[in-house]
Amino acid sequence: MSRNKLKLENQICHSLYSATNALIRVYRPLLEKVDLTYPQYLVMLALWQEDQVMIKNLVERTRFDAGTLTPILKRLQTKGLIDLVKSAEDSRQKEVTVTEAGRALADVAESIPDALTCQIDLTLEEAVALKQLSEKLYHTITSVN
Amino acid sequence: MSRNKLKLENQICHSLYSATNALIRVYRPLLEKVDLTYPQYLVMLALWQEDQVMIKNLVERTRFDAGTLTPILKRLQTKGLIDLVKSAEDSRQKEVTVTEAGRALADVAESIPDALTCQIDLTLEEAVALKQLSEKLYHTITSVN
DNA sequence: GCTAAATAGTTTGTGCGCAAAATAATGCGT
DNA sequence: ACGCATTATTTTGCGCACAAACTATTTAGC
Repeated sequence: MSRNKLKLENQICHSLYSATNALIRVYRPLLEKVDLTYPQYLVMLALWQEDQVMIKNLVERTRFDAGTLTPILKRLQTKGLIDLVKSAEDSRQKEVTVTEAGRALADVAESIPDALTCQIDLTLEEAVALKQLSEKLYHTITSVN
Repeated sequence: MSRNKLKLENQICHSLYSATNALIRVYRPLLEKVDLTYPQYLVMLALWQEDQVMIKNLVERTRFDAGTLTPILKRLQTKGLIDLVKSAEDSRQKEVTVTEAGRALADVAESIPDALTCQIDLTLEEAVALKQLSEKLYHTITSVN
C-alpha cells in the first residue's frame, strides 16, 4: 500500500481542523445573542477576567496574532464594549478597558458555556483529555522556538 | 469563585483553536516546497487518493464548505494541478481530475508528513488519542442535524 | 408535459489568520 | 547627546470560512 502517509484519514491536523471549525459553527448561533464572533468572544472572555491591560497582554492570553487582534479590538470598540487608551508611561502601548456595556454583556454570556456543553456529546473525561492534549500540542509547538 | 465557566482557561474550544492554528503554522514552511496552502494540500491529498470525482464528493471527504472549495479548486486549476470538466450525464456537476503535474507533486509531498512528525513532540499514543477525540467531536457535532 | 422542489455549484460580503512591511516610541551603547 | 537595535502596534495583501442569496439543472408529483 503506497503513499499511506499521504492518506487524508491519517492526518491528525485534518481531524483537528474540521473539529475546530465544526465547534465554532456550533458557537455561532449561541453567540448571536451577544452579537459576537467566536474570536471576539475569546477576547471578551480574556477581558472579563482581567482588563486594563495592554494589547501585548491580550496577545499572550488569547494567543492571537497582533495583526489579527488589532481589527478585532477595533470592532469591539465600535460596538462600545471596550475602550482603547494610549498608555501614559509608554505611548507605544494601548490600554484596553471594558466599558459598562461590555461588562453587562458578561451576564448574557453566562448561559453560553452550558448551552454549548449540551450540544457536544463528549463525556467529561473525553473533554478534559481533548483539552489537555490540545494544550500539550500547542505548547510543544510554540516552545520549539 | 464567580463566572468560572466564562474563564478562558476552561474553554476546550480555545485550546483546540489555538492548537490547530499553531499546527497549520508548522505546516506552512513545509508546504512551501509544493507551493500549497494547508487547505489546498488537504484537497490534493483527497485527490491523490481518488480523483475523477465530483465536487460534492470532495466536499464530503475534505469536510470543506462548498463555498470554500470553489475558490480553492480554481486556484489549483490555475496552478495547473487539476482539471475541472462539466459532467456529461449531469451538467450541474463538475468532475475534478489531477493533471500530470498534479500527480508529480505527490512525490515532492511525500516527505512532508515525516518532517511534520519531527516537529510535534507527541507520543504516538497521544497523537492517536488526539485524533480519535477530534474525530468523535466532529462526528457528534455534525450528526446532530 | 408542466410546475415545484431538490440538488450542484458559484457568488457576495464580512471577518478572521498571518506573514511581511511600515510606523512610532523606547532603550542601549558609547 | 546620538545613532541603532528593540519593542508595541498598525497596515497591507492574500487566502480561507461560511451564511445567504443566486444560477442552472435535474427530479418528482400530479
